[in-house]
Amino acid sequence: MNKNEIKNAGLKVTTPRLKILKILETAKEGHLTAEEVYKRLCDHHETIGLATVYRVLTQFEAADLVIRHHFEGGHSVFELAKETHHDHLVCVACSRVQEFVDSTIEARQQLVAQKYHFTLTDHAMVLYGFCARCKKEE
Amino acid sequence: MNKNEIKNAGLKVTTPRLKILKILETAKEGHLTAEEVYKRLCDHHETIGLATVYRVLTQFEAADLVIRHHFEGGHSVFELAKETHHDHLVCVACSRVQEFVDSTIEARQQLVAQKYHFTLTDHAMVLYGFCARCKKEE
DNA sequence: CTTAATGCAAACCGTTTGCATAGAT
DNA sequence: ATCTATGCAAACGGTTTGCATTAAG
Repeated sequence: MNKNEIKNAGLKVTTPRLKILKILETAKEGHLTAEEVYKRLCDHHETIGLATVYRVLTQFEAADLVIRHHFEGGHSVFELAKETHHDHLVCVACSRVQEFVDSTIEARQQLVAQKYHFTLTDHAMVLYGFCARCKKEE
Repeated sequence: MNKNEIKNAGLKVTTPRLKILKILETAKEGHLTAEEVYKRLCDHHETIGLATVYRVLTQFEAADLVIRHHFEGGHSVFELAKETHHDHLVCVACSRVQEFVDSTIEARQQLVAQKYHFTLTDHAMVLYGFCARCKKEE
């Protein structure tokens, strides 16, 4: 339950944190910017400041409840930390995000890291291009 | 020769553009932020505004003379466009950048794109971790 | 009651832009 | 002479922070 996730993170259970968690859970796109989270809160008639949204998302990130991605174009996107790791395809036209997993790529990354004596902590694998829909419209 | 590269890009051959190109060529690290380029120009006693550095780097990027990468942490880095494509390993402690190429990963990316009907225009593949030196110091 | 969390506005930082001046062709 | 490029300072957009107020434990 959400309350426990927040408690386990060592944070007090407050309305803003609960609402933000719910927004992320119910976002079918999965990936939202802080601004988008903020707008949805407004839509739901919640009065939560943008600063709080950033603060809470950052805390959730620190608690591994949320993952923050820095896609090209300056804005970060946040998604609920799911069980399974995955990477992203991003449409350069409509910004649609498609998740994918490729175990071959994952394995290769480890090999590359070993080759250069790096100990991986994280990686960013983002493919940019036109999605099927936007390709047509070109 | 540098003058021709600039001319071929449809740009006038000016001191700032020549100097910035030289800075990038002589940067052994290869990857510099706009700020770093600016500082080096100052070191060489050139009076070139930071705005010009950004403008020129952006023009060079448009002309495919330079590649801009958006690593995590908000700042972009620029590198001279080399013949060969490559990806990056970045040390999360010292920011050292190691280039690498893995044809298996490259091939797999195309497969993934096909699977989701994307036409790739670009990709970001950055591995983050501790380099050998920083790992020791932990 | 004590301490952490919020809202607001102001600060920040990297980057871009408007405008008058300087420079390239 | 014409038109692009530069420098400066001001604007910008996303994100963070200081501080007084409010709410959680």
